Amino acid sequence: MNLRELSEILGLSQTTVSRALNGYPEVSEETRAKVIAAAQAHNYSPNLRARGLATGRAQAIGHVIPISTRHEMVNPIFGDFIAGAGEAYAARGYQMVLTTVGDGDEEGVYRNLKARGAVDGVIIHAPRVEDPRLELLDEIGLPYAVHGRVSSRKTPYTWLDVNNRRAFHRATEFLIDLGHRRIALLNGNETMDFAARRRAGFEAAMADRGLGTDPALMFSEEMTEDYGYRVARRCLEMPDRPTAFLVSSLITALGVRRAIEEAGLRLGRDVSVVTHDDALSYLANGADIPIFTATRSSVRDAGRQLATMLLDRIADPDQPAQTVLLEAELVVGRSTGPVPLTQES
Amino acid sequence: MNLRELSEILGLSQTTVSRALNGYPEVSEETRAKVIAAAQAHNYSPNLRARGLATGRAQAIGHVIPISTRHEMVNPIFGDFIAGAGEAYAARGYQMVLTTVGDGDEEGVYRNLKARGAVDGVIIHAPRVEDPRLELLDEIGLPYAVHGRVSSRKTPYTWLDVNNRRAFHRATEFLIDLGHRRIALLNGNETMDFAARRRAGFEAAMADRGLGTDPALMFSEEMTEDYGYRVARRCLEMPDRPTAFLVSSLITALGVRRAIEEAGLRLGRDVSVVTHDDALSYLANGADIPIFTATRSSVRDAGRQLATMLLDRIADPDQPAQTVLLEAELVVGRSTGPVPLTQES
DNA sequence: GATTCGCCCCAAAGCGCTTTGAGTTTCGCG
DNA sequence: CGCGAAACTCAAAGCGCTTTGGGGCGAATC
Repeated sequence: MNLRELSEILGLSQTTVSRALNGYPEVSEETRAKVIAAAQAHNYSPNLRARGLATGRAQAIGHVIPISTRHEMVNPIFGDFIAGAGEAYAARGYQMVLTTVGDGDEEGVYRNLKARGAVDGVIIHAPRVEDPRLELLDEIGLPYAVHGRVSSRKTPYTWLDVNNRRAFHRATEFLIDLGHRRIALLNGNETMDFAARRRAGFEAAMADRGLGTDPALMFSEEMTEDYGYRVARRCLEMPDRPTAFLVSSLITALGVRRAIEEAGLRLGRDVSVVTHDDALSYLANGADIPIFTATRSSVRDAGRQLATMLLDRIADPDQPAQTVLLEAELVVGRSTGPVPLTQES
Repeated sequence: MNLRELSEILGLSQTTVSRALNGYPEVSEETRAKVIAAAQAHNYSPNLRARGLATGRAQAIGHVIPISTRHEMVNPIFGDFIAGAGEAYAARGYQMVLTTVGDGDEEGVYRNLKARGAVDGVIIHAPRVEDPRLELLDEIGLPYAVHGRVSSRKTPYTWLDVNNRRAFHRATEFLIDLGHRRIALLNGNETMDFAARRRAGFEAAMADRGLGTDPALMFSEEMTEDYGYRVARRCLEMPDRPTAFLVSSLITALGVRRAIEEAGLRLGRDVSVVTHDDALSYLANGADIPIFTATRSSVRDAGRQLATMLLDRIADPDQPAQTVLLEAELVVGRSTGPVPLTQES
């Protein structure tokens, strides 16, 4: 079923049918109602490619998901983020186009997306402290919105971020207030912008209380379960072992817990753990009582909101760039407690 | 940059340029080389919509991801699956289009995808024992490939599945051989085809050894961490508690482990756990020594392979439907051991 | 040397839609 | 009853590509 056939059935011109469906005022409401009914009855929807060719718009947003070739790893927050974004797209008649890309030829992927007219804009995932992608997209003229921020960037751009610095500042204070002094930081890869900010928050909180940080207790890697296990295990074998861990991901925190329990220690009594929690749907931090004390911010909400911001930007490019800074909530669970007496310094 | 401009630069007709780029034999290799070089130099790629309109193909595959509105849950295997599929699409010049859909109006989504010509085919995720989607897609003429199987379906169709029945049969035998008799099954939602097959494998293995199954030890829910914790905790409080757990997901197994350790028991000594492991990139089952004894099958490989099968089918619809049954590997980790003496019956 | 054949290349149609610019009714008013 | 404005409707161009159906030209064949 196409427009011509539908208009023949209705005994109207293609123009009239098209206008009726697209809400133009030149069509009487009576005619419009008839057209819409017929379209539904015959399950007609305009062909996306033909419409796109005529309008010059793709009505699609691209998500380029980086897959680190070293670990063949997909960011676990990805599913929830696009679940949120998908809602926004569906509501506004946009499609979501996914492209995977290994380390390296990201530039080619973005250029190609633009050259082929595949999308009207892109969401930037996993921004780095210095990220050439923004300049690239500015240069080729492809609108974008960033999930996170790019610290090195000076000019305005559309972004939505969690206040990672404040979240980790607060989490660190929380641990210090419980008497902890030796706190290990299991951060994500610190070329990533969010991880650099989290580290800054941690260091600032320690400094604010006159405490130094120990480089031997600060780690920066991709946030797997194994990373948490491996590093925590090593830390717990230290003569002057940390009494608390500040962790960047719930999955890594699970690894930390494993190491703690394997060492015969008890989480929340012998060793405290605070983690960031992206509120992933399949990995809830406990049902009623949180397993981990955590700084929490829903990545799904972020997806929904950021997608909307990008669509707004595409609809009206002259607006100043929107920015949103979400505050993470500190939820207190059973993974934290006062520093054990035997460990007090 | 479009075809007309490029052909003007080259001093050739649009036809010749198009043919050169698309590999038609009517163009001399010398001309072709010149054209390809110019295309690269000017970063020309044919406009997807114009090309699609001319060829009648979308060069895109749809993934409709169901989001259970009850738990707002996205299947955690999803990210890895599409990472695999994405490789196959990229290699063959296809795009990946994602659509999210809540429970209920799936039918509308598929019909719309077809009516708008948005995709040339779809991957069916999370098939159920009885799944009306296959008939629907047959009716509307949209090619598909199923990740899993649909038991109720009688006629051939393209699918790729893990041999879930055999995997759980084998895992159950493994536990029985260790002396376990009371084994709890923490299955996924058994309206899902894979879960029904796993249950069948479990029951068959028990029956083969002359053991009955206890309905009080068989569970079927969405596979969250909390589910594992909650159910395992309840089981461990039973007077005649199970000595082993057979679990459908690594995430759920983490919950089971939490309950075990919270009860002051030791995993692999007091209580054994076997789980299925989808080999998710961000949730490796330990680095060298597996944490859990597991039936393992990479969902990423599945994505890569199934996407290829769908593209083959679209390229040549007259071929008989391909099917692939993957065997899961049984990896022995530290979560299993002989049944403790005190628990022997 | 004329004719045919290959090899290249070209103009133009058509994919299904939106949108411009130009009719054709219909209705109210003088 | 006639005229002009308002309210509708229409034919056709154009979006950027692929592909059909011809040519033109040099080399091979008779």
